[in-house]
Amino acid sequence: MQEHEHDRCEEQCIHSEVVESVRTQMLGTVPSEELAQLFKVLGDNTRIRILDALYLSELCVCDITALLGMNQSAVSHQLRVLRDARIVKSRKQGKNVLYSLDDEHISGLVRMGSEHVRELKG
Amino acid sequence: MQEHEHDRCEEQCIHSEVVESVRTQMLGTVPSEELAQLFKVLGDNTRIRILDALYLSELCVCDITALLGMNQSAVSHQLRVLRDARIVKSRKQGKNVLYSLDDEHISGLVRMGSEHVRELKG
DNA sequence: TTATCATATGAATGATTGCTCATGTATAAA
DNA sequence: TTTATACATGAGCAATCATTCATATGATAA
Repeated sequence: MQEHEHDRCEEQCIHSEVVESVRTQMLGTVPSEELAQLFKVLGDNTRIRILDALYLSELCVCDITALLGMNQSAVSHQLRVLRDARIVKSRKQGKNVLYSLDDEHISGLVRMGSEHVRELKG
Repeated sequence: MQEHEHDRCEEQCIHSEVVESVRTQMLGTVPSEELAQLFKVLGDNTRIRILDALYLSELCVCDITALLGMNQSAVSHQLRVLRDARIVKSRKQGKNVLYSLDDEHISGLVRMGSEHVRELKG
């Protein structure tokens, strides 16, 4: 069971074979950061509620505001975060701006996350 | 197109029918918060890298520490967050503590998130 | 044009969070 | 028992973030 093949004095217990094997297969820095960023955007209750609503119907800002019972500025700020992450898209219609989900992966993620949450309870 | 059916002086533009329909179908407060909490835990690059590594193999803390090139305390703190969220589980083996993913939904979420990230590029 | 409505945005603030440092605990070897 | 190793954890700090307030933009109606 010859361990400790590293001369570097960083760590001592390292199980070299497994570690090296895992290292070669791990995500690169950029994909990993992008993935974390995506989940970070999904990781806020206000934004989840917005996505949940948009999953059911395209909606204008004031409707979302009414649904969440929050002030309009807070909603607009969060919509901006979702837009920047390309999770939602918007289109103008008269004085209103209508928002909707940008692609089907997002609803898939929300659905799959819900399943996980449900399983933890049951 | 009779709008403005609310007497409440909160908002003015509300499209009542859609809003009421969406309201009845939205997630409850608790599931919504739990879902956001799950994504919040996934929304950090260090934790994503840990999960990515554990998806490939069960690993002890010092191996994860070596893989990420971070100090052991930081890794332990993040493992605690993942454990509390029941995303990873641990078992003792001698002096080591071996960590692994707690269920298959998590790897599904990571895989689905990766797809979304890939699509944004292509 | 002027007034009004729907939305966006910058600045300020309080809360949350990730990391480091120091230390504690538990296991195993000497 | 003593010593070393693997991991956990509390406190402190700097950075990030969600919300509010005030204001700006842009479109419609009068």
